[in-house]
Amino acid sequence: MSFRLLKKSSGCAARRGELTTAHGKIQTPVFMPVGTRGTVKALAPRELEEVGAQIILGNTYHLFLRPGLEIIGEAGGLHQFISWPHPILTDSGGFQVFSLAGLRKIERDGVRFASHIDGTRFFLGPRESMHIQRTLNSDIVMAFDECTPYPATREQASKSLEITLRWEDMSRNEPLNPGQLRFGIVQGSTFQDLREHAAREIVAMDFDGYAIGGVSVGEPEEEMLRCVEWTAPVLPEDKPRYLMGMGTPRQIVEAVARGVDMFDCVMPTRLARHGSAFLHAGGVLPVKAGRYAHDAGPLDPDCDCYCCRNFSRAYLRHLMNVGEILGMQLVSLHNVYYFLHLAERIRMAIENDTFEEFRARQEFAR
RNA sequence: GGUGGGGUUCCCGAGCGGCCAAAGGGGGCAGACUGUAAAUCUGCUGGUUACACCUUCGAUGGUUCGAAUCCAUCUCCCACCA
Repeated sequence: MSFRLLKKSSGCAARRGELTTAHGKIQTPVFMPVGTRGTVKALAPRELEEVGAQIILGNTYHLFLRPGLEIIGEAGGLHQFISWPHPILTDSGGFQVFSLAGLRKIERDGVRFASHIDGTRFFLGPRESMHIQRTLNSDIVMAFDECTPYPATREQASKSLEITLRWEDMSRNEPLNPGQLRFGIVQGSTFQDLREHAAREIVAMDFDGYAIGGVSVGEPEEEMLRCVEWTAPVLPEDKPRYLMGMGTPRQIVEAVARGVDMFDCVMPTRLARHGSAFLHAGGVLPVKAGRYAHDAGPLDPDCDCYCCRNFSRAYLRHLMNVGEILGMQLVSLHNVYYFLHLAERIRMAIENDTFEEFRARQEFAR
């Protein structure tokens, strides 16, 4: 059994757990920085370790296109290729079925894509995705699904879910390497009966963990949380639960309260590159704003990351303004630290059974 | 000293009689970003007592119903020749 439940919160469904993978244990709830193309953008593995990353993501679709399986295979797998000795979760490409909707055609056993890079046509389905992820040798393999677009009519959502269920069943039956964990994904859009049905079906397929997908695709926050509320209770208590693509600090806290253990989101890294820094006091700070031109204070006065300990807002604003690489690196470091530290604070709060107080903090008011 | 080219809104730069408050960049400002086609994208960027008026295209004067656009003088810059 790879997942151990260590503690349950008394006031809500929040849980503290430990997931054992081939490359180490993961303390949950956990935030997983996204490293689509084999790198968490702007951060070296050394820095990820420094800010406390336990596991990072990679993407089947992107890594398959470039550099391709041959090269990663020659390196001995993704861990060796990118020099990250800790756990890696690879997404299956299912999200690209959604995000690259204009460049693909859904068929019975998968999706025909036209590469977003050069238009080259190729086929990606559950079999292909499992094969790729096996070669990448990630610790957690995601089943191949169709991330249903929002909004969807019940009929559309139901049809999309049928495809996903079929593909997940196919995903389940493909061989993986010893030690690789395989997670199923619950779809069903914003419909309670579909979500519950999907959860039951996927659970019956007996995966090592369960993800809630098809969220953060444009729906309002309340709808997203409702999907979690419908789905989580159907999932087995002794398996990890992963809310895909989420979320804002507040959304993460709220999802933890509803029983979710794992999160990933491009938000900290993308916003950093675009010039926004998350603050412990709540909200984000627009680093490039002229009002910080003379601000000698730290980016986030309540933070003790390398960036906040050593550099002024005035300097960071300057770096971002002139487009210096270091600006994106430092703000990325800070933002990822914020998210990882947030998860750590959540874990501590659950352990001390003070999660309800933590959840009520001003920081998460909006 | 001579010849030629040129001075446009914060900057570069188009415009070369009315459709010009003036293209396009840059910069600045604001906003967006949720399993990354994203170091990206969107909007604003002369002033006001704003569906109208005022000021602006080196300076001054002129031609014209009307000028950033034509003419004269002045001024500054650049290139080449002495």
